[in-house]
Amino acid sequence: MATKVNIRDVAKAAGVSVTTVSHALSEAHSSRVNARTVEHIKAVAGELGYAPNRLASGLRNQRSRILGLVSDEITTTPFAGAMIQGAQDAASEHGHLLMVVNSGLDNELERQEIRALQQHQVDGVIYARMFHQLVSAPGELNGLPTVVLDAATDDPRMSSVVPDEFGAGQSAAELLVAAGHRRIAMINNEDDIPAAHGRLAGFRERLLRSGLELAEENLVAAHPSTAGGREAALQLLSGTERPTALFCFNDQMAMGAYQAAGHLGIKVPQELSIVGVDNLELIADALWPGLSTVALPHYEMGRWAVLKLLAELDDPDAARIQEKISCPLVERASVAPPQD
Amino acid sequence: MATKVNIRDVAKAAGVSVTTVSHALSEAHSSRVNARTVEHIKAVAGELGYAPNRLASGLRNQRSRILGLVSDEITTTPFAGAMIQGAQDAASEHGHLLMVVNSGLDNELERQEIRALQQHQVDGVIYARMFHQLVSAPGELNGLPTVVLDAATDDPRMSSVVPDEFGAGQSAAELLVAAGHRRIAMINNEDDIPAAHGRLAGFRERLLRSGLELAEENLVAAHPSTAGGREAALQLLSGTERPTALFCFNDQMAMGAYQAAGHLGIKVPQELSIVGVDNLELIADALWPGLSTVALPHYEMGRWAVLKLLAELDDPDAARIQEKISCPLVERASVAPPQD
DNA sequence: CTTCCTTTGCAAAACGTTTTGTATGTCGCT
DNA sequence: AGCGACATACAAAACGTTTTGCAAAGGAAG
Repeated sequence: MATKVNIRDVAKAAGVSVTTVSHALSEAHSSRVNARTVEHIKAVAGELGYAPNRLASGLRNQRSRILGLVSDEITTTPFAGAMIQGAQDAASEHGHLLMVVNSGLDNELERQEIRALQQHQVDGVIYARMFHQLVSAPGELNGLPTVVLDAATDDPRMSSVVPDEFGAGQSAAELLVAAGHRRIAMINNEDDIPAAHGRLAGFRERLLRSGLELAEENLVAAHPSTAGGREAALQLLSGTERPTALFCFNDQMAMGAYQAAGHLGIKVPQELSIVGVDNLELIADALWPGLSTVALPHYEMGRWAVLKLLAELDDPDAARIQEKISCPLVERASVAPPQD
Repeated sequence: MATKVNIRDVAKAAGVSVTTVSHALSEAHSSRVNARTVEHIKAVAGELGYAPNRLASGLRNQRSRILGLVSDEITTTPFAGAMIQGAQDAASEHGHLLMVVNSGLDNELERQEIRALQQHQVDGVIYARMFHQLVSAPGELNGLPTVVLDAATDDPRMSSVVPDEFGAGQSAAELLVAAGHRRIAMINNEDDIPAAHGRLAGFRERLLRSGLELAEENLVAAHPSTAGGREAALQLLSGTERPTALFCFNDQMAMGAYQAAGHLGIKVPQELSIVGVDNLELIADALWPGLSTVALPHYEMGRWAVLKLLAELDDPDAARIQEKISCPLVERASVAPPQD
C-alpha cells in the first residue's frame, strides 16, 4: 500500500468525474448513472482497493457511523464481554463501529469520556451498566440519542433494556417444582436492586401457583459473593427440616452453596438441588456437578440496544421502549428429584 | 444543546477571525496571538461549550486520534475486560479513543473488520489475542502501524507484549519451595503453546536451583479446564507417596484440583498446597480457602501496547520491541508448610 | 522621512466526501 | 422539424478544521 487511494484516483482511472463515481457507488443514487458505467467504476474501484474515507463522508453527511458505548466497569465483570460483543456484532452488521469507553466509578472521568465521544461526532450512545440497576444519565448526554443497557432509567427520552428478572425467578422455581421439590429455599442479594426484587417476586409467584410458599425461615439475604452464599447456605442447611432445593441469586452464591454442602457432607444434587442465575461459564461449567442456572441474556441485550439505537437514529420520533429480555434456563446437573 | 457550536461561532462571539481562534486554541501556534486575546478566546469558547470536531480535524491533519483494537474472542474470556481497560485508559490519557472490534475465529470477518477500521482512518491497531500464542498478522494490516498484544509474532515490523511466563513459573515454585515443600507436582496445559512451555521451564528452573527435581510422574498435562485439572489431580493424588504441593497451569485447573482434593478427603492447604496462574477473581477469590496464584498482567499489557503504539506513531523509526511483563504473585490461603 | 522588523491578525486553500443544480445529448412524439 | 422529456455526466459548494502566506500597523533604527 503506497499512499491512500481516494475517489479522485478512481475517477481518473475510470475516465469519469468524481461525481459519477460517488453516484455509482452510492446505491441510493446509482440510478443516475448508466448501469454499464456503474459496473466499470466498481471494477476499477475494486482493482485500486478503494474504500471511502469515513472521516470525510461523516463530515459531509453529519453522520459518522460511529456509536459510543460507555460503561461503568468493564474490568471487574465477566459479563462485559458478551454485552460488548452483542453490541459490536449488531453495529458491524449495519456498517457502524463501536467506540468503547469506561469510566470506573468516576463521574468526572465519565463526563470527560462522553465529551470525547461527542468530539468524535458519535451518532449515538449506549449507556451501559454491568448490573441491572436504576440510573439517571449524566447531563452530557443531552441531545445525543441514547439507549440504556442493563439498567432502568426514568428519563422518558431513552429506551432501555434489562433482563426479565421476574421470568428468571419463575424459570428457576419451575425447574425445582417440576423436579418434585416442596421444601425450597432462596438466597437473595441483600442489596436493594431491581434484580433482587424481580427474581424473588417471580420465584414466589411460580411457587404459589403450585400451592407452595416460600417460608420465612427459608429466605435469607446475603452479600452477592461466594462467601456470602456460603454463609447463608450454612445457616439454611443447619436447621432440622432442611430444604431440599436452593435457588441462589447468582452463580457465585451458588458456588458458595456447593461449598457449604460439601462442608456439611450433603451431596449435590442427590440431597440438595441448586439453581443459580447468570450462567457464568467459568463457574457454572466448572462446578462439580455442573450448575443448572438461568442465563442472563447479555449478548442479546447488547444487540437489542444497538438495534434500537440505530432505529431511533433513522426515525427520531420512534417510540421509546422499556424492553425486558427473557432469560433462558441452562440445565446442567445440579437438580434432581428430592430423596424423601 | 440546540445545534452544535463550531469554530466560526466562537470567532464571531469573540470578535476575531476563525484563524485566530484556531491558533489561540492550538497550544503549538498560540505564540502567534496576543496572550490577552488567547485568554479572551478561551473564555468565550468555554462559555459556548465549544469542542472541536475531530472528524474535521482528523480529515485535515490525516490523524484521526482513533486506535483500533482487534481481538479474537472477547466474549468467552474474562481477561478481555482488563486488557481493553488498560488499552483504553492509556489511549484516553493521550487524547485517543479506541474502536473495539472482534472477529470470533472467522478470518473473513476479521478482514472485513480491519477494512472498516481503515475506512475510519484509525491511526494504528492493537492486534490482540486472549491467550498467549504465536500469530501472524493478516495482510490487511500492511502499512498500518500495529502492536501485537498477548501474542508473539515473527513480523519484524511489529512490537509485541506477552506475560513473562518463565517468571510466572519461577514465582510459583519460589512460593512452594519457601514454604518447605519437596514433593511438588505440576499440572500443565496439554496444548503446545508458549505459555505451557514457559511456565514449566521457569518452574523447573527454580526447583533445580533449590536442588529439587520435578519427577516425571509428578508432571501431567491435561485439558486446561476444571474437568481437566480434576482428572489430572485425581491421578496425581492417588499414588502412594503423593505430592504435598501442586502447581496448576491456570486457576480453572486449580479449581479442579480443589475438587479432586475434596473428593479424596485431602485438606487444602494443610495436606495439599495449591498454586494457580491467572488470578481470575471470580475463581481465586471464590475458592475456599482462597487460591494463591500468579496474576497475569492483562491490564498492564493493554496499557503497554497502546503506549508503544503511540510512541511508534510519533516516531515511525522507533525500534520494535518484544516485551515481557512480569507476573506478580497474589497470595491468598492455599499454601501452607507440608505436614510431615 | 525612509526603511526594516515585529507583532498581530486574516483570507484562502486543502483534507475527501456527497449532493444540488445544470449542461449536453438523445429519443419519442406531434 | 420542432418540442419536451429523459438519460447521463459534470462543476461547484459544503461539511469544520488547520496552516501557509500575506497584509496592516506600529515601533525602532538609520
